Amino acid sequence: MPSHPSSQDIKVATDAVIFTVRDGKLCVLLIGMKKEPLAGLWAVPGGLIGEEETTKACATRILREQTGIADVYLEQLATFDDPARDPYGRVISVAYFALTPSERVELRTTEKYADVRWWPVAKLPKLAYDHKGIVATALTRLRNRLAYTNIAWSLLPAEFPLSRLQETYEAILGRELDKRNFRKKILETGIVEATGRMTAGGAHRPAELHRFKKRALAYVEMLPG
Amino acid sequence: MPSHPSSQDIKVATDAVIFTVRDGKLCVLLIGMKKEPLAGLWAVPGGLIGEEETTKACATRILREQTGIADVYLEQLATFDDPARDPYGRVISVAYFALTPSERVELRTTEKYADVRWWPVAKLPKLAYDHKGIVATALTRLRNRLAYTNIAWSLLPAEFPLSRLQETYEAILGRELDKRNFRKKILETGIVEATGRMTAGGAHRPAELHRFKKRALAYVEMLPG
DNA sequence: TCAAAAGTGTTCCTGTTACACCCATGA
DNA sequence: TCATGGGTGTAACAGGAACACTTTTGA
Repeated sequence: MPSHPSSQDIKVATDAVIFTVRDGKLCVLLIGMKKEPLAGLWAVPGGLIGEEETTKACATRILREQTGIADVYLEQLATFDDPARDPYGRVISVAYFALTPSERVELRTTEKYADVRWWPVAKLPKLAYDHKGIVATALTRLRNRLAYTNIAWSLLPAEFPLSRLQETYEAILGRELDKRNFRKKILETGIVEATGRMTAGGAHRPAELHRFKKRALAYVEMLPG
Repeated sequence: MPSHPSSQDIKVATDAVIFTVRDGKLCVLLIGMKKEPLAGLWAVPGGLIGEEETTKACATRILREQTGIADVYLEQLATFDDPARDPYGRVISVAYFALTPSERVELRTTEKYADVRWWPVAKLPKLAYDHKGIVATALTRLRNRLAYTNIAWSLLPAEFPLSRLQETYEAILGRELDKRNFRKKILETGIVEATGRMTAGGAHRPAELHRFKKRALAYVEMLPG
């Protein structure tokens, strides 16, 4: 970065695309806009970074402030910098990609916004700014991460039946998987292990609960079929 | 990006990590610093973006101005934002990742810098700023792209013998590949085709020249072994 | 006893790996 | 005629895909 000429009047923001799987559907969290001219539109949580704040810290803060969500998996996604992307002026946005289990989440927002809710990615409302493209980029990243890593841990509670894990894969990949092949493959990779405990309730045979051995990102080839 | 509070004094730059393969070695282009306190260190080409300039346009401009290189493959890599990464103040850098055939390149720089040259990635000099991490990130990206896409087209001239393509893969992956398996796999994927023309010169049998069918990024599974 | 989800193996097929020799040319 | 890189096929193996029935529970 050798040259340091001139001045700039460019602002830096972050936007955080957070996904979960609820009722077998992949969902993304959106905030309902209240103020004109955006009222009626929805947007991913986001805002300007602080003078001494990293973009990642900013994404964490903004998720907490605008949605009540904390302690999620978070990674940098991409930077969006079309000079016309924000009507208020030149704002470049470092977008983040986040995942959370659907259990843990109690949503709340501030009076600045009209609403917060989970939207199935298959039926999104009209989005503000360039957020349609940001969400699409995040979705591609999620599908790739799922195929090459153990990232599903961040979408599941500490213990879960294997059917829940398969449901998660199916929701994200958008296709059905063979139960026997899926279980064989997942157990072969060794990313999960049985806990010995069982699910209770439900008019059917109980399922053995499993856990991820490591709840941190690890690269493992496992495109299940 | 709902909230627009406060003011910021943050500058935005781009850095461009450009690779080529020369003499069977993967190399990265670095600029020799002239001014104190960085004199003697090397850095990836970079600089502040213009008020109405996209980061991609900026990366293109900077490569041309600081190294004389134009018309290269260019994609966004990641954004580096450690508040302490630049001693002059808060500068966040949107890093780009670029590739070029080694043939096409005549290097030249301006009097602001001491030198420009290709460095083998195996033996890099001491780098300024956080550029060591930026180059490492770019290298990982390159290896992944090579495995999942036809990106090698951007490192080769219009026509080339298959041995040159194999050499390119070997330089990037850092391991030797089996000649018969490599040729079979590459030809099966259909990303290259024979031109009918032959190499001339060299005290050995001439090689048939091939070309990439599409000189644009396409996703193709092809980790050759 | 019925409905609903859990759990379990084998066969076939495809794709990956390992491996050695002849060919065409210029010096 | 020799040195150099170009060019080719097959056999063994591993991993992926397809596929159906029994088990356990609560209602």
